[in-house]
Amino acid sequence: MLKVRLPDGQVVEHADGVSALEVLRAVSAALARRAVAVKVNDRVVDVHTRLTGPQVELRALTINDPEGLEVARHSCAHVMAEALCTLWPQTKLAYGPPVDNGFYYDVELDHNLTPEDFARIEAKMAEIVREDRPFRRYELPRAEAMKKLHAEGNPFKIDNAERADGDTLSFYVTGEPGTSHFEDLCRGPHVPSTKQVGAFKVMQVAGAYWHGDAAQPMLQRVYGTTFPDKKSLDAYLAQLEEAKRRDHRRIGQELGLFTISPLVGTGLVLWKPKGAIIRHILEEQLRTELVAHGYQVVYTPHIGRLDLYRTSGHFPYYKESQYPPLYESDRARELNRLWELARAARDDQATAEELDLFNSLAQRYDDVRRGGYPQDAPAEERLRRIRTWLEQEDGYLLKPMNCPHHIQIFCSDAHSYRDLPVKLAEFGQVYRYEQSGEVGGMTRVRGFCQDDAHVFCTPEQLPGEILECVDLSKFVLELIGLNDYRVRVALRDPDSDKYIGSPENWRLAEDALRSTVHGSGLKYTEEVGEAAFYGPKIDFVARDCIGREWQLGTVQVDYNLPERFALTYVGADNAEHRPVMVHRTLFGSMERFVGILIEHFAGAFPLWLAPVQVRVCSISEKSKTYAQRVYDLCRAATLRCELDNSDERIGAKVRLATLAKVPYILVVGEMEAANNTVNVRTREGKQYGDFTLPEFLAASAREITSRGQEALAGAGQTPAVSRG
RNA sequence: GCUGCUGUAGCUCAGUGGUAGAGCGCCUCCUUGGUAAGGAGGAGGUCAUGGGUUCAAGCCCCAUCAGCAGCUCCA
Repeated sequence: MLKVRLPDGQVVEHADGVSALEVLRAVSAALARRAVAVKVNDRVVDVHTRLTGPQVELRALTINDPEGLEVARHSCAHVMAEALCTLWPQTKLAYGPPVDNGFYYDVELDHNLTPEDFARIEAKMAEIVREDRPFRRYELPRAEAMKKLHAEGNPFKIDNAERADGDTLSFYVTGEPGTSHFEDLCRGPHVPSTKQVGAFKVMQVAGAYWHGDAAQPMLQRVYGTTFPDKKSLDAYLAQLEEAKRRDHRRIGQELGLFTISPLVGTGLVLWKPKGAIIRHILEEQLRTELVAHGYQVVYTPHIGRLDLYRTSGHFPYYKESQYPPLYESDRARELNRLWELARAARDDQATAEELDLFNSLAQRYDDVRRGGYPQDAPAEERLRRIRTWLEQEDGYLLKPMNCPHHIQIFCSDAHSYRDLPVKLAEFGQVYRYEQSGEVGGMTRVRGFCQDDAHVFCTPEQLPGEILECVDLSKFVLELIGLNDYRVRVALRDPDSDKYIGSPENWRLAEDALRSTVHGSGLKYTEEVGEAAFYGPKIDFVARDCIGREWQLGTVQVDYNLPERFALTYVGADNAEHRPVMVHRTLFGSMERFVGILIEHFAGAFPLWLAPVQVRVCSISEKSKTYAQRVYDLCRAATLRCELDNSDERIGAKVRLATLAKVPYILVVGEMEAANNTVNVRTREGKQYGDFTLPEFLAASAREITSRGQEALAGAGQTPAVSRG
């Protein structure tokens, strides 16, 4: 006999080999009907799975359980695959898993699928669902299965099978085996019947590499989703609409916050006045906070000599994602080429290409000829000589990071341990040549301004400095009300060679970060292999008001650049010591941060951040003069104010101000002019009634300085009355 | 970078080989009004760019540039 333990603790007895479905039927016919899969001892399997052993734990999964939904999504992918194969018989299926929020199926198909095809695909899927066909699993010994797959000739499925574990391979038939119904190599599990795949929708189609490998052929990835019922599908679609409605590219265009001109360049943001003011306010807030924490503000240029980045390691390590260097001369260009060749060689023997280039240069330049290029010299020596020649003429790089410049500021003075920590902050513009497919809007750009800072401190000061950075990050997140955030600790992958510096330094840095984060009480996760090439880091990940996560600031510990640049300070023992650096940004980049804020607030910025805080709307020509006076006084009180003295009617003016998401609309007519008041309406449509102008100015000033803690509505006022 | 889709007025978008369109915005005039659209008129376009096919191209083909989605990458 088999003992089956159910989730409520009940234990039922059945014959060994009974199917999970039969057990469920004995418990509840309704539950058995609703089950899309079962969980047997923590493993999700088909409801037809036969149970063996002295005792098993069994739980039915319905489509409302997250794991059941995942099974339904996987099954729905099969239904979609069948639909595709029916509509386009030449379709070759590759891989179709469930994913967050849905599923996809990668297919090879000479017809390019477009959204116009979706309705047909969905109609065919609906047909398959209506047929209420069973998902039937059968298994074949590996050799036999491989023979069958080779006979069918789908290279993707053969590949999948070769990657699968186990002595047998499983197939799922949608319908009866042996009939012409759809069949697919698949690990499962699946729902019992095609009618149980939920409320589905084909969402989009895009290219995807086989195995995510750019060298592999590009397939068509058809995305779909399915939910337990129509209502939750609609809710999901509404959420997507909401995200689209908040898209910062759309809102940025509508509200005139920023623009991108192809003539200036892809990924290069032009901040229009209304976007720039938001950034300006954020920068001011942070600068004040930084100074209070002992930071010193610096400015550095947008470019630096290549040799600076050779020392830092940024060049040519990230050459692929940098704008090409600006060479001072052809000589510099060629010497840099030689340097790159020698660097790539990393050998005691110069390559033939290297020697050819050297000889060519030696013929033209005396110092190069005199310097010579011993072909059996170690690469280090060859590199050193080339850098000597490059001292005359070199190239410049648009700076990809601010740290080398800040290091040069640190280096320009001798430092005692009494001076440390030195904390240099800059809103520093950097440039990275991101792949064209990665660029878009403000959040993914090629030129951006980091709210960057570098802390130079003693090893003993490190934990305290990390903690301060973490506190500043909290300040920034809470400043704009992103109160739901977590921390990601990014560590080195010990098996990778992309990192510079000694394992000992890495251990020190990783320990310092981990213990600080642990001690801070923040929620955090550790991720191996996500560190920067010079050190481990912690990233702040915030959740916006519709639940999306965004990576913002980062704090990175660095023992390596101080070594590369031979940074020192004099200790209490009068000996030279090496400082530790902390790189940190809080907003991340101003572009990205403001982009995220646009989406978070859906363009309706709180009063203290709103590009336009107030719009004065005159009722008629008779009140134009008074409106102008109100506008002037608002401006004089430093409110960001607009005046609508057009010939439109008040309804149209209110509508336009509302669409422009101006927080306060001041309606002024003859009555207000007579009483020296303004009639206040919000962009949400609330009418706050009449305020004297000084009352309104004082209340809005309080709202601004308190950043919304003291909102205007709290002030005493008369309720809205209709007049006419 | 790769694959696909898209590119028409300042913005959003119609326009399936035969005279370049709408709404919003803008300008002018009329209207003088009370909290989400008053009325009329007008200006504004080498249909992204460059080639090609055709008697004829916004439309078909090729290339380039740009945008979008996904993949890949990301100090």
